[in-house]
Amino acid sequence: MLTKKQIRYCLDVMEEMFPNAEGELVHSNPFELVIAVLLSAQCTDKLVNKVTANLFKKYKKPEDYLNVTLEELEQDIKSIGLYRTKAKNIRKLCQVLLDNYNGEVPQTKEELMKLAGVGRKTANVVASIAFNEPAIAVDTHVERVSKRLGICRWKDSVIQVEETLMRKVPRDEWSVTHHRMIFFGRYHCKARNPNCPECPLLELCREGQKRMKKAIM
DNA sequence: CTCCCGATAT
DNA sequence: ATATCAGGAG
Repeated sequence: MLTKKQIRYCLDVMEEMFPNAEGELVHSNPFELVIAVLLSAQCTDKLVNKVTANLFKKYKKPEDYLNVTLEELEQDIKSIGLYRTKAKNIRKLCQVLLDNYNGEVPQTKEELMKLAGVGRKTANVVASIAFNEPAIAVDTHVERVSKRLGICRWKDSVIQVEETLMRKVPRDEWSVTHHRMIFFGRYHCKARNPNCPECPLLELCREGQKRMKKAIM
């Protein structure tokens, strides 16, 4: 397991590699961000942006999603995976926003997680990006990178990964850390073919060491 | 744990 | 062909 100091070093290297790491989901208000993040489950943000480019022209407010049939909404997001559940969740979510929140998006993680299709990760992303609340959303990239580097244990749950990161990273750096780890995971420490040979963190990375040994044999 | 699920990279 | 993609609900 990496020490706090080693983790600090990892984050500094990631900052150097990706100085402009930030959210890539296109949106112009909290409501659009919630929809975009909900759609992004098990799907690349690139594809989400392609779909929301048209979607957000057609649907501006929660009412707009409720004033069409479920089938029409499904067709509008069809190119994204899991589109049937996502369409249903969007409609439930919009109904709750209108019923309980005056059509606005709630600002706390606890309230956000009550919304249909919004779990821990989505709530953290929205709280962090839309409302500047310190949060570390553990998605597939953050989890993979944390486990490969040895920031946490392989068996840790996403909640344990989140707790470890919150414990070892200063609160005012949670949001940037989240984005740096995502960029590091998405473009360098990729799921399928991680670029270990050119990795500046190879020396302290347990998974990288293992992979390099395998590559030689 | 399983299911939802199309697009994309390898 | 298959793994993977800013996961969440039952």
